[in-house]
Amino acid sequence: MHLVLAAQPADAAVTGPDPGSGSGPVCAVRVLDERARQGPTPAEVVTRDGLATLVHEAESSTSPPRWTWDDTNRWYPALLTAGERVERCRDLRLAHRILRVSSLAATSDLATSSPSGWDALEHSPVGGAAVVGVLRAPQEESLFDLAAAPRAERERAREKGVPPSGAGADAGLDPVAELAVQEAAVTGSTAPGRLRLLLAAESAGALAAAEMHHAGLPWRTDVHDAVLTETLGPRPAPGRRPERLEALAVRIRAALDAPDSLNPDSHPDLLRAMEYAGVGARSLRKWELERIDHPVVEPLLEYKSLYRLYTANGWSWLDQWVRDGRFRTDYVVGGVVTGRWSASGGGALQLPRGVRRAVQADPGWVLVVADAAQLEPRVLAGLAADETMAAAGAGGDMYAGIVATGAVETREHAKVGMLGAMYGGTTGVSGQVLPRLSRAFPRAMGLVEDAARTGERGGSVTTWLGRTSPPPGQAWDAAQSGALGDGAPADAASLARSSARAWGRFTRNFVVQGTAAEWALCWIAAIRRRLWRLPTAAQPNHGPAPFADRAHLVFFVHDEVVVHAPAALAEDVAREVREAAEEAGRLLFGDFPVSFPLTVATVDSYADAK
DNA sequence: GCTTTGTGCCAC
DNA sequence: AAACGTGGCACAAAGC
Repeated sequence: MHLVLAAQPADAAVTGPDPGSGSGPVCAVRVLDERARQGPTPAEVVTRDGLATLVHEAESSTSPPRWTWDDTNRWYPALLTAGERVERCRDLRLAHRILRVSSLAATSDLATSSPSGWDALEHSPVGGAAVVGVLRAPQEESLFDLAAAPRAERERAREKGVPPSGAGADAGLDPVAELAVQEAAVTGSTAPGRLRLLLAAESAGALAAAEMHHAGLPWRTDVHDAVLTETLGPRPAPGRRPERLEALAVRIRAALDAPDSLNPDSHPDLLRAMEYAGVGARSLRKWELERIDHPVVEPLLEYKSLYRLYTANGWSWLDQWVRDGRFRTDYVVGGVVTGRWSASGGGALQLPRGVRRAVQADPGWVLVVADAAQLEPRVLAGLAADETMAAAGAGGDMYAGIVATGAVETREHAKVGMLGAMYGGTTGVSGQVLPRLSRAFPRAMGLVEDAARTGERGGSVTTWLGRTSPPPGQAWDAAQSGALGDGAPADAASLARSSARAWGRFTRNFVVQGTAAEWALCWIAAIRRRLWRLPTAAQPNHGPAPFADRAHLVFFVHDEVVVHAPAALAEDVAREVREAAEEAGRLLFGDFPVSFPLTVATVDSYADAK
């Protein structure tokens, strides 16, 4: 059953539970059956409190509904704040985005109709205003290019809480009608089961993302501060360098015989000084400096490393991002073209190893950290139905398994070769072992090669569940046509060739990275459902309801999760997370014998995992 | 003064 | 100036 939520104007009459409490009307709730058909029940108009009550009742039933709404971030954060958790939903915005371009539903009304308000909806951060992008006039090119509205303009609008172009956040958007259009697109697609799974997984991801933001990642400010003080020295006064950095700056100047005025933060100045000193570096990149034998290299590399910690994850980072012992970022579901998530705020998906020490479980609780071992090559094996490659992964370490087949001699070669195959690497060891991998695993290697050829022609590729890659942009088209004709510049042909190959590397990687993201979505969907069924904790953690006494997800990075769990439940959580991985594998690949083993660690601090 | 671009490093 | 995919982010310099 779908319960469809639609925002209501303030003057609508309230008919739902608790009509006397809360503020004005919030939404109309309509009941639809599984096939999105509306029954005889009229819409119920409820207040904010009424909605929480209604959700509570519906979620307590034996078969909770699928909440269907325009945007999870518009509805769910307030429900979580009210202590309510929902089992499943359909995020119409995210689903629309997938269906609009999926090659599996290319003939649907949804895909063939002109862009609507649903195409203009953008990610809205938790607590932020709903944001509508600018739809360009139909006669212009690139109808779907919502990024056409300059990013800065959209961000200004977002900060002010004002949707750009005067569009009401949901002007004319009818979720009941949209759901019907989506269901028709799925049902009439060439793979309804896969698309339905993808939409469910994407929507479950939206729930998990909102929940992780709500709960936050447990963060010990005191531990982080200790790490910083130990590495950089005491927190400096504003405008001053930490003392370790200052000391290194002195050593850098001495090694270069440079004046005290040399500022190591200025690349041009530093490069000039290095040139005078005859260091022989053309850039300040770490990999280049590491190859150079000169007294400045050691203090300079050290300086760069500490400077990075100081600027990216130093005291100001702590001030800005950690509140009440929790780090909260804005997860952007589907924020990456491939379907991976991105995150905005605090560099959440790039937490350096060094500061993970500060991620610590609350007293009486633990962190269960799990990551999928060699996820992408395993996904490729499933995607290509390559039984030989799948068998190589049966033992737990797929790279060791590849060595055991005799295809390559060392684990390192297997790893670099596979990564090269999936990224399009051609040089070094990666290029060397590729022919042998192709001979050993023709199906898997053939799949990525085909994906690359398609991209080189400017074509689109589609993941296992149906997410389709975008077409190359105008610049790409221009590069290709630029190489034609007699008057073409001499380097036009090479530009055309290199951009064609670059797009081939993108599509080559898209199918693997995108399908891995789908596996991961299914994994977290299963994890959150399973965790909710575990017993509650005797001792609550320091976070908010509804997760204060429940094991819950607190972090997710592509192929890795962190669960904050009552210590007594650690084993149960580890088991559920492993079973969820098996479940995800079956959901995607059915009986095909590809396995998805995990590395699981129960720790007090994130730094102790792995 | 502001915004944009270039550089470089972190994560998977 | 990276080879080889996807991102976020901070800072200095350049551009307006």
